[in-house]
Formats: sequence, C-alpha cells, structure tokens
Amino acid sequence: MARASDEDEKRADAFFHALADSTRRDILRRVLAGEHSVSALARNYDMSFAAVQKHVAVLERAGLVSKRRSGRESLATGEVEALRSVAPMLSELEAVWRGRIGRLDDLLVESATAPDVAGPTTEKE
Amino acid sequence: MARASDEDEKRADAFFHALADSTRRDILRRVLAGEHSVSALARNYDMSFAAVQKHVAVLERAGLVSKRRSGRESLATGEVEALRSVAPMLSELEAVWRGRIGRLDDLLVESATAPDVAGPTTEKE
DNA sequence: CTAACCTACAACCAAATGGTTGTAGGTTGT
DNA sequence: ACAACCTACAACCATTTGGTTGTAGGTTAG
Repeated sequence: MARASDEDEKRADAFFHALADSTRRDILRRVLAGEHSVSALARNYDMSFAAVQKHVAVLERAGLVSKRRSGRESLATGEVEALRSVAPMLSELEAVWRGRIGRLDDLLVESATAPDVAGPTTEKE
Repeated sequence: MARASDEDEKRADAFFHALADSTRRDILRRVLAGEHSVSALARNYDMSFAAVQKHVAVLERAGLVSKRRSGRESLATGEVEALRSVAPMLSELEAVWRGRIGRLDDLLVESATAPDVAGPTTEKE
C-alpha cells in the first residue's frame, strides 16, 4: 500500500477538470437539483446536443453524475457523495498550510487513509 | 444574461483548472508549507525548469500562489485564503442538491452573497 | 570582471479540449 | 408502418495545454 495515491491523483484530476468549466458546473447544478435527460439539458445551452453530451460524459467519467436509461432517453443525476469527496482534498491542502502535516512525503499516504482532517475550527489568529 | 457572476465563473474556471493537475497540486502543497524558489521547486520534478515555471504561473493566475522577489530568486507562497474560497463553491452545489436553492437562476447571486450554507445537521435519511 | 545562477519569455511541437456535423440505432406516438 | 425523437459515437477542426529548447537579463560569488 505504498502509493495508493496514484489512483487518487487521477481521480482528483478528473474531479477538478470536470469542475473547471462553467457549462459543466451549470449542468451539475441542474442534475443535482433533479434528474434531467441529456436533450433536456442541451436545450439550455447555445451549443449542439453532441457538445452537451460530451460535457455530461466528462462529468460522468469523474463520477459526479450517473445516468439511468428510461425508454429512449437517459436521465442524468448528480452524485452528491462524489461531490463531497472533493472537500477533503482541499482540507488536506489547508492542513499542510496549518503545518499539521510536516513531512511532504507522508501526506500522500495521509490523504489516502485519513479522509477527515478534523476541525471545522478554522479560526486563524 | 450576464449576471454578476461572470467574473466569478472565470475565477472558478481558473481555480479548478489550476487544481486539475497533480504536479500543480504537489507544488501547491509545498508552497503552502513554506516559501520556495521556483528553481528549488523545479528540482523535485522530472521536467524542465520552464515547465515548472509555467505550472507556478498557472497557480499564480488562479491566485493560489503569490511570488515575492528576493535577490535573484523569486519565492512562491501558497495563498490559503484563495484556497478557502473554493470550498463555498462546492457547498453551493451541495446546497442545490439539498434543495435549499429552488431557483437555478438565483443561485449564482446566492453564491456571491452567502458563503456559508450552515446546517451541521447534514443527516439525510 | 567573470562565471555561475535564477528567472522570464519566446518559439516550437504533440496531444488534449471543446466545439462542429454526420451517421446510425433504439423508442415512442399516430 | 412511419415519422419524430433521443441517444451514441465517429470524424473533423481550431484552440489550448503541457512539454521542450533557446535566448536574454538581472544577481550573487570568487
């Protein structure tokens, strides 16, 4: 279990990349609020159906949305658990800043085994 | 359209894009732990100095690191406040899922004015 | 002064992104 | 059956990204 983080790093890449586009974030908002078919989503944007389809695919690859087939349309839903798994990554970075993780070489292992860095007590000075 | 969030959207793009690369995340960890010169950072990676320089530039454009000139070297520091500003974006999305924001058109304004979504009682079912 | 060092930036290149159109197959309604 | 609709995917294109090398200028050490 030396470097279990190789997978995690790729997952982080996918997460942040998926979120790094305003159209995708907007799609994510909509499917988090409720199920939507791809074509229904596509009607909201000034681009082709295929383009929106690709954006949904990016979100799906990142695990942020899942699709369910219902007849001729596929309904996309936002995966809030996946979304929640992003926050610990940021918390880990904050923990580094806070000095709670001294050894930089260890923190990769830390991030894999300790999803919680404790402390919403984010008061600083 | 062109809500007040046009700026925010671009900033979010920059944030998430900057974080969507494992080398950049690693650089960010190091500069969050303490100041490092660009060349000192570069020695840690199997790529050219210029490549690392570009990565630092991406982080800098996103506001996640700042540089200070000290003699012939420029020292990079992680900006933890900028890092913290990412979390509310995720919270906003979670709030959408929670159903706390009904109108999708309004949430952009919400995200600008309400950084905190409160609610420690996040128990669902 | 000179050499070594650190940074900045331009030019270039392969690969990935984000968009398009087109084609094909499954589903629904009349 | 047939038309309309939804989806999936391939092919293609312009732009961006992530890397390289090279060049030039400022800074420190000898």
